[in-house]
Amino acid sequence: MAAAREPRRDLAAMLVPLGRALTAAELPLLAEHGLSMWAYAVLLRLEAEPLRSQAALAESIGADKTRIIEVLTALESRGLISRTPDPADRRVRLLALTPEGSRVRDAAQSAIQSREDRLLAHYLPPTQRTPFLTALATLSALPPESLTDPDL
Amino acid sequence: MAAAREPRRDLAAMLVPLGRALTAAELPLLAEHGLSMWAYAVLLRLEAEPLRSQAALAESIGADKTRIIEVLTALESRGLISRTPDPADRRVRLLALTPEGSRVRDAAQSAIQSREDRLLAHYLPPTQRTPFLTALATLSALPPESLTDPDL
DNA sequence: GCTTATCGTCTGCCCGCGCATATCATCTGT
DNA sequence: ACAGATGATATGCGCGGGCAGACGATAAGC
Repeated sequence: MAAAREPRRDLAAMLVPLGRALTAAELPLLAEHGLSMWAYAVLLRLEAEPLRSQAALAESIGADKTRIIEVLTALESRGLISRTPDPADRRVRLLALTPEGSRVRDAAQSAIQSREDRLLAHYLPPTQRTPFLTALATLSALPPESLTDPDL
Repeated sequence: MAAAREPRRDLAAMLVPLGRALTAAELPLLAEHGLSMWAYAVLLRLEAEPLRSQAALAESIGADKTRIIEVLTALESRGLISRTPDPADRRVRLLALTPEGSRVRDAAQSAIQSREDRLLAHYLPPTQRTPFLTALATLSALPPESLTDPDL
């Protein structure tokens, strides 16, 4: 038997439902800005500095590149992103956030994070909030292969 | 503009991919014990003391009651759970973990949590681990409606 | 005894996701 | 100049999850 440890629930058993609930809480806030979750993920990922290639964008946000096409088309048509052929290789698209896109992204994120701040303030003591967020930021920044490494 | 806050990512944006990666990391460990994720969720939820009704079980683990039937049938046929009509109301099934079910559940959970302990030890400083787990336990214990409360 | 409701089981449907394939335009290497 | 590869786009398919409805057995209330 492994060394005794304090009884606790599995990390995934705690993280998955929590993530799902917080995602559900985001949806109405995003809807207020006319955004789907995928659209919001795109806005979070892009910046004024152009990102090279839709395939790279899809990969970095965990989306299917064939499914992201219409999300980008809708965002572009609303003027929230720009999508231009790379002069160096006209197969490739350069993607960038527009000022309007920054504004919408910031407004949505502000609403979401204000709500999250109130949630954390309501349910966690101050001494736990910063370590919790720091640890969560650390773990979520790890590449997935570090997290699923079988030799860990 | 809301009061300035330290820049951070949205909670869901950190929690969802982390939960997904840790779920993926669990799958091979569960497979070693012949368990699917739903089967494991059932074993985690049940105990020697019978739980009254399959519908209640399904609801408490977030499963579709019509989909859980075959999971229970497979677990019962392996002798990991018992499933008996309630003498007080023979429509209802009483569900309980068997000693063998406890053993398999404990072995799987031990493998999972040992791995999680190593992950946390590897990537988080000691001062962050306990507050992180405590906060996570607190938040994940909240009913979903507290987390999605629009008036928060 | 009859009506209504509930539990468990089975089946169907829809949707989103993941993956695959095909096509066109474009690029690279020979 | 040509063959092969790549990026973007469109489409199809299978699977899992969520939900609904139907059915048989059982229970509760009148």
